[in-house]
Amino acid sequence: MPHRALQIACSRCSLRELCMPVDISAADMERLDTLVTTRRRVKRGKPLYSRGDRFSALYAIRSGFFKTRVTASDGREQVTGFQMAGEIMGLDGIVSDEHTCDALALEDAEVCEMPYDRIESLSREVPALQTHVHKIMSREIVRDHGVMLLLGSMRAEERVASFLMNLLQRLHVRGFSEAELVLRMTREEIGSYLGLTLETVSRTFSRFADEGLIEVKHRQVRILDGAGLQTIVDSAGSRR
Amino acid sequence: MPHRALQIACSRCSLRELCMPVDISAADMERLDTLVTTRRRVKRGKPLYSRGDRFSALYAIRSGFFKTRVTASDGREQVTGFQMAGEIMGLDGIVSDEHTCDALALEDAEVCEMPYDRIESLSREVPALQTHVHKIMSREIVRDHGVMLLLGSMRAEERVASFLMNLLQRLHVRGFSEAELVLRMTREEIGSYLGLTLETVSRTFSRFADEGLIEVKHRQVRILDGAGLQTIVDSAGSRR
DNA sequence: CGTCACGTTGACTAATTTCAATAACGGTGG
DNA sequence: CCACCGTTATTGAAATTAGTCAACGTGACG
Repeated sequence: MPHRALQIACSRCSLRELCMPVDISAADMERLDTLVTTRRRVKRGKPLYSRGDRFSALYAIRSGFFKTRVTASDGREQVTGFQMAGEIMGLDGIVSDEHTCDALALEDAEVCEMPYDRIESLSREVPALQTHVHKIMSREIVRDHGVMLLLGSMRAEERVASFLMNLLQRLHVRGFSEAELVLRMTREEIGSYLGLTLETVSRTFSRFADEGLIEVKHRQVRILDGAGLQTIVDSAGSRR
Repeated sequence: MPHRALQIACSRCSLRELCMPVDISAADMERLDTLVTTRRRVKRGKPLYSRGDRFSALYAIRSGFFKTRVTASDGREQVTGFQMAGEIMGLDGIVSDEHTCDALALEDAEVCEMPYDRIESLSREVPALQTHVHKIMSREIVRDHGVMLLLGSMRAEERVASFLMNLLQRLHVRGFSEAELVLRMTREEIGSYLGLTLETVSRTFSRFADEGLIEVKHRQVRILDGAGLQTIVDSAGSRR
C-alpha cells in the first residue's frame, strides 16, 4: 500500500465529520477512503478552479480559506461565498460539465480532490454516501436562500452583523473562539458578498465599534457584545 | 395494470424532456415510470409544502405556477424563485428532512410527486437518473448564484429587465411567445424576489413603457424591444 | 525604509424607500 | 347582470439609505 494512500485516508482525518457521512460501517469507511485521490495545494490568490474549466471533481477544504465569485457578461463580479475547512466546493460545475464560477484561495490552502465519476460510482454502492452528497447539495441551496434573504431584505447594518455572526458560528464549530476572528478577506470582498460598497462595510464596522459591539483593528475583530449583534440581525425594523 | 399508472407515465408525458434524463434506454424509461406515484392538485394560493413540513418527496410541476419563499426569524419574507411547468421543487428539504421554505401556487396547479426514497433507490440502479438528479441540484445552485449577482450588484432597472428576460426565455422554451407574457404574481412578489419595493417595480415598468421597451397593462406585458431590454441587463454601468 | 495595497473618514450625490392618495380591476353575491 | 368591496397597481413628494468621489492614514512586505 503506497504511503500516500495512508496519508490521505478520510477515516483518519480530523475533519472527517465535517466532510463525510457519520454513521457508517467500518467496511464502507474503507471504501470511502478511496474517494480522495490527491491533495492539492493552492497558493494565496491562486484559483482552485476558474469559470470555464472542465468539471471533473469536487474538493473538500483541508486547510485555508476560499472565496467563490461569479462574473456577469458585462464584467461585474459578485462574491457568492467564503469557504473554510471541511466545506465542499465545486458543485456548480456538475450541471454543465464546466465550472461556472471562480474559486480563489484567500490564504495558502490545501484541498482533497474527489473525482466526480468516483463519487457517482461509490454513491451507487454506498447509500450513506449517496444521501450525504444529496444533503451537501441541498445544504448549499438552503444556504443560498439565506444569502438571498440577506441581499433582498436586509439593510447594511443587518447584513454586516449577519456576516460576522455567520463566520463566528462556523469558526466556533471548528474549535475557534466565539469572541474573536481574523478576517481573511478585504473590505471590498466583504462588500461584494453583502451587496455593499467597501466604504459602507468599513463605516459599519466603525459604527459597531463606536457602539461597543465589536473592536476592529484591520482584519482582527473582537466581539464585545454578541447578543447585541444578534439583535441587529433579528431586528424586525426592516424596510421591505 | 391500474389505469392511473398509465395516466402518470413519465414516458408519455409531454414535459418529459424538461423533467427527466434524455438519453435513456426503453428499459430504464420503464423503470422511471415508477418514480411518480401520485399527481397532486394545488389550488391557487395554497401551499404545496410549508416550512417545517416533513420532507418526503420532490415535485415536478405539470401545470401551473409557483413561488417559493423563505422567512427570517423576525418574520420578513423573501421570495426565492418562481417555478413553472417542468421544474423540480422541494430540494431544500433534503438536508434536514424538513422543508425550509414555503412553496405556494400562484394559480391552480398540478404536480407529480416523486417520493425521495424511491428517487434514491432508483438512482442507484439507473446511473442516468443519478446524474440527472445531481444536475438538477447543481442547476439550482447555479441559478441561485445568478440571483445573488442580481441582488448584490444590479440597480433596479437592471433587475426588472433581467427578471422579464428570464421569464420570457423560460416561457419561450415551453412554447410560449417571446413577445408577450402574463405575470402570475403581484408587484409585491416581484419586488420581494428582486429586493425592491412594489412601488419601485411599478415605476420601473412604467418607465420601460415610457421608453417604448414594453407595453404594460396590469399583468399583461408585451415586449416591444427585447434587444433594448437585453442592453439594460448587460449594461456595464453598475454601481458596485 | 519606501512603496503599494488596504482601510478609514468626510462631504456630497443619487437611488430607492416611505408615506400617502388615487385608480383600476376581479371576484362575489344580490 | 351589475354593484360593491377588497386587493392590486399607479403615481407623487418627502425622507433616508447607501453610493460616489476624494483625501488621508497605516501596515505589511519586499
